[in-house]
Amino acid sequence: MAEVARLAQVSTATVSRVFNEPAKVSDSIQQRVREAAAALHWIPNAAGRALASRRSHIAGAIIPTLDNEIFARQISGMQAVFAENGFTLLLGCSNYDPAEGLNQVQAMLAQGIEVLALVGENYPPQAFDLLRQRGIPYVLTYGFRHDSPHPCIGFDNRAAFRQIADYIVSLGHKRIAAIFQPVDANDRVVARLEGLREGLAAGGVTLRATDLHIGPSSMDFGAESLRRIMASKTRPTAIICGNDNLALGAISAALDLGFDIPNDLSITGFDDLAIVSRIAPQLTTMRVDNLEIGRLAGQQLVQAAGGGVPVQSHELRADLRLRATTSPPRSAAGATAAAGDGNDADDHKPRHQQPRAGIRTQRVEHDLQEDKKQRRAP
Amino acid sequence: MAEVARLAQVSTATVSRVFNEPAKVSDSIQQRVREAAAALHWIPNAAGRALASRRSHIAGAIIPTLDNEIFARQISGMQAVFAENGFTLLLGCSNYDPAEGLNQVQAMLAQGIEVLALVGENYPPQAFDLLRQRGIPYVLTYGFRHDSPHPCIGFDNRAAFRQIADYIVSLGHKRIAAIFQPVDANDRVVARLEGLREGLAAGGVTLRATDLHIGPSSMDFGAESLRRIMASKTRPTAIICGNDNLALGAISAALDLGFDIPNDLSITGFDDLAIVSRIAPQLTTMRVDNLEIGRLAGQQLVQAAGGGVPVQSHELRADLRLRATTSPPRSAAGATAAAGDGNDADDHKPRHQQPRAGIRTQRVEHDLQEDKKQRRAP
DNA sequence: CTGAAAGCGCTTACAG
DNA sequence: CTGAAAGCGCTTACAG
Repeated sequence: MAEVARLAQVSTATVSRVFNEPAKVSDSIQQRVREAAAALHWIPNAAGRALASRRSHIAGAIIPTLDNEIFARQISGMQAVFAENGFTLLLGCSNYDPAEGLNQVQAMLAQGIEVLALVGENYPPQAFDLLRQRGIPYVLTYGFRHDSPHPCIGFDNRAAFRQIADYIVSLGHKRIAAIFQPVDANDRVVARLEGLREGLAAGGVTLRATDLHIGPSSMDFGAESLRRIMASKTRPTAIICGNDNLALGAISAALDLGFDIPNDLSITGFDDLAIVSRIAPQLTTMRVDNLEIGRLAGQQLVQAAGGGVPVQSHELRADLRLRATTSPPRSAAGATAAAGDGNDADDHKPRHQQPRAGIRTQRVEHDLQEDKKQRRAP
Repeated sequence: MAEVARLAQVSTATVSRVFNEPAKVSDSIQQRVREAAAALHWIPNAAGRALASRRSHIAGAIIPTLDNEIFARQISGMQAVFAENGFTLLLGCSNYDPAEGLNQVQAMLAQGIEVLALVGENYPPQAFDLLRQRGIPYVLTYGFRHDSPHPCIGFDNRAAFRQIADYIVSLGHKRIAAIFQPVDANDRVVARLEGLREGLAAGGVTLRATDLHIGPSSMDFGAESLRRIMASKTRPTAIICGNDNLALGAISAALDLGFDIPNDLSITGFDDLAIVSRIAPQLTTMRVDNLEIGRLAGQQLVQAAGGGVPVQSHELRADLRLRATTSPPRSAAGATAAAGDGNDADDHKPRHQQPRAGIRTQRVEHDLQEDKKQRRAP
């Protein structure tokens, strides 16, 4: 910077102003300085700048994992907003581990982040203490609770699953099972289960302990759980899954066993992953605009940076997308296996002619929004 | 820091040493300093540290987009390695725009990144000039070329598609079409097309201009292209797609039209996305270990940081995964439509009884590696 | 509109 | 093993 100043025959103060408060510098000098900077390929040093101005222009974001379309999308939206506003994004992954999350928070604080976005509430209290202590604006994304002590931008997981439960109950299902991802250190999943139980209870349905399967959020666990569920004496007529991955696995296993979806069995997911509306049977699920969550979080944080407006919570809607995997149970009474011999766990013979059934993508009328913007890859 | 020093009754130099060169400080003083730091919730300020030490401990990574499983995975691997080594990750997306890529490079340079990972070569030369000028170690990821002027960690796109072409030709296909993503500002796609043409030429097959469809990397474009291709007078018996997304679209459209895959038509993809081995017909495609690319890049850069070892190139293999969407053409002569009336673009009647066919996921023997580590979401 | 100078929070020779 | 002090590259009152 000193060299630039020398070349342009001005002081370093003037060089600084040209790039930070150009209105305060005359045009002729501005030009001279810009030319000098260009000639020397000078790029201001952020460390010096941060130290002097007490502003780092660094924003932090911590998510559980990038191996998930929904979080990647949030980051995508956030990154765009930050980039537009001169912020760079420091990214951290907690891998669903609160302790690792705290580490990331500390590392980011040390790096001088001005603001921070975090997915969910599952961090040690110390993490939030540190943020408050330093006056770092932060926002929790993805989940939203009216009674949250933190500003949050997302949707109400509990209400969303209450809605799914209400819908399934309204269809006439009496016997319902669930396949969920792990609940530990995951406030969102806990809320989903609460909403689910609440909705079922309101409809006079109980979720029995043996009908709730909890495990890895993979298609394989979804499939395995479905096989176990359908091998029981009294089969459910509907299965509510904690997310789309689990639902995809469950569907494929169900079709494999020869069940007719949705007539024999209704299945729901959550997330509306890109693939699920392009596969037959198209999955009934809920959609959350994660790109928008990321954008809103970014905007709020940019505004809050440097002591601006405080961060405001925003509640987004989760939209139920009714598609082809749900319907009323076959008989009004509920076509449970109990109506049959009921004791035959091997009653898995295909009911259709297909030698091997499974989920199938279809050319169907689906929401085309995703394809409007030209996607390119890789 | 001054307060910590005062509380511990030492100089700031000693406080600094406790955290950076603990071996040089006596145990008793170390303890005093650590206690004081803890009591004051002190976290060293990275800007001051970076300014004084000339080391920022910030690593940069620029990818085209996070909306893609493969890049997200690379970042995931890289982030883990960086975190283990005390580096924080600054993430940028170029959206496949070289100019935006240069912006990101400049912003990151200003932030003081010590090292940088970039996907591909499509950046203005100035970007690389800046990096060399400042002696910032960098590495290109994903693509690999033996004759690249830059260190790179990835696979040979050209060789990979040469392999696909060779395989398809070896099956006996004579008439082959292709559906690809845009080639502009994408060296990897260019290389793929070269490899494809090379392989076809070696097998005496020409890729005619009308048989090459280039457009958005979406399922929809894949489907649309397939319909166009199969409406032509002389239909191909095989279609090579630039990636899995396009292939998924093509398959769904083909099944929809009643074609039997692979007997009527072989289709290949690239990427081995999580879903494609769980869908029927399972896609023949190629797999690249993107997590490993990210990890290797991270390791190389960590070692190169602060004037360590220079970054070394690494070539990874792309593995052909032969699955259910490829086979020899139905007849030895190649069952092109030319053998039929040939002039009927409406010859799209379903040949099977399925009212609506499509891709289907299946419970099948597939590579379970992905599921070994418990995945959790959301 | 411009400049001289203090200072942001650390690290690091240098001296002891 | 420890400390005094210079300095990293900027910004920002303050003065003119």
